[in-house]
Amino acid sequence: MRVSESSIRRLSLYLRLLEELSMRGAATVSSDVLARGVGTTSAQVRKDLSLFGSFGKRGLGYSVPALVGRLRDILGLERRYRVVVVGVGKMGSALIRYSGFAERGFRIASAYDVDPAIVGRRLNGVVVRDVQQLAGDLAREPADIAIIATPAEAAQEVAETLARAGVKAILNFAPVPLAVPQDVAVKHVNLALELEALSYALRNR
Amino acid sequence: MRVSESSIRRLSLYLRLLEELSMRGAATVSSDVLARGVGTTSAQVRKDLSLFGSFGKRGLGYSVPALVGRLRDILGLERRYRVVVVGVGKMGSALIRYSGFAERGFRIASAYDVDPAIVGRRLNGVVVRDVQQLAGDLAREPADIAIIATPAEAAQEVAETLARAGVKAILNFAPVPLAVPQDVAVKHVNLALELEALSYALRNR
DNA sequence: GGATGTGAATGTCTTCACAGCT
DNA sequence: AGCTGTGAAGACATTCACATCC
Repeated sequence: MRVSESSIRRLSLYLRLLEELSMRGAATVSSDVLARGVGTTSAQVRKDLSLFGSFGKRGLGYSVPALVGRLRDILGLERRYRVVVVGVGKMGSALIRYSGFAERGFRIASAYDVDPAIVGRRLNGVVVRDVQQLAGDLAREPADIAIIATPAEAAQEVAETLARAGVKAILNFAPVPLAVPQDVAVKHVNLALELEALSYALRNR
Repeated sequence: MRVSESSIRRLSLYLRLLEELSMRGAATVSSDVLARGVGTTSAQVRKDLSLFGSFGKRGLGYSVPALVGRLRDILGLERRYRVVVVGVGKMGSALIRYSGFAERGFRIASAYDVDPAIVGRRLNGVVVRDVQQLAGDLAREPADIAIIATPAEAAQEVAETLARAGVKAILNFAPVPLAVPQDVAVKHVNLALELEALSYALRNR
């Protein structure tokens, strides 16, 4: 079954809200409360959830703990992920220092760069290695997810190295599309682009 | 005229590619080349551009320098923006250290936090001030854009302070929807969510 | 000949509205 | 009575395909 990107993103938002509700001791929750909490409509919430089954009880709502479990399962968050970062420039080092990912089960295992001035540095407990070692390291210790934070020119080549080494998921901060095999998932993040979208919005009001 | 979010995002991608082509001395470019460069179709490129006028010449393509100018104008990038960051935790400090925004005309003018241990620190030339001073500072020196990187609980209150102080654009890194007046534009970024979308993708292949 | 600009067709996502459980 | 689950309708975005112009 094909599930849209936007539905997946909302599931992730529902989950975070549900975990909060759970900590506060809520036993059940309605689609309407979930909707308000993440900024959508109750119909949308029900559609999203019904893609994966009937988790609610009519007249009652959804069991908070049950839904938390179900969503963690659907999203694949019951496990931990090994993440490698390639490119330790401005964005890469910011991401490594950020470390907020660890709380959600995404552990940055190692980092790579080409620049000899950066290789060998330690950030947030992660030692930066030479990108030449990337393929060899991955052969020994596979990674689940790679974050590409190189300049635009280098991104495609890095992506190919990663794909050959068996990495199946890439989060790309470089502002270029990546050509990768069908079975590799790629998501793009481009913070400058978000600011430019705000710039556009400012012009038009 | 109503232009979709995704069109705007693509315009931003076209622009970056065009700037690169421009540096390489390209005089004209076809919708097909633009499409390949950003990972879409030529029909999509033409639709996006035609929303704002007829910039191309049939049989020839688009003038690179002219289109750069047009897009910078459409996106509102001919000017510089004063940006304030509220919340200097993991994400906030990463963003301030990142400094890649400056290259695109977005200058981080100041930063704010509640934590006395953080207030007074200097990151990347930006001194962190007490969030109590936020409203007063904005009254003296207005900001165009605010980045909220506080914990989820604090985000809404900060957004209200910002809106009252006349800020019309917010980039929100907190994983909660923000209720703001109609005339304030809000964009959300949630990096954990991107990783969770990859986690989902990994499960389903 | 070659590439744009754009109606029409198609595809996708969201909202409506209500039957059906609890 | 209350709230879910879901077909149907509607809104929105993308793709097609071709007339149009350089």
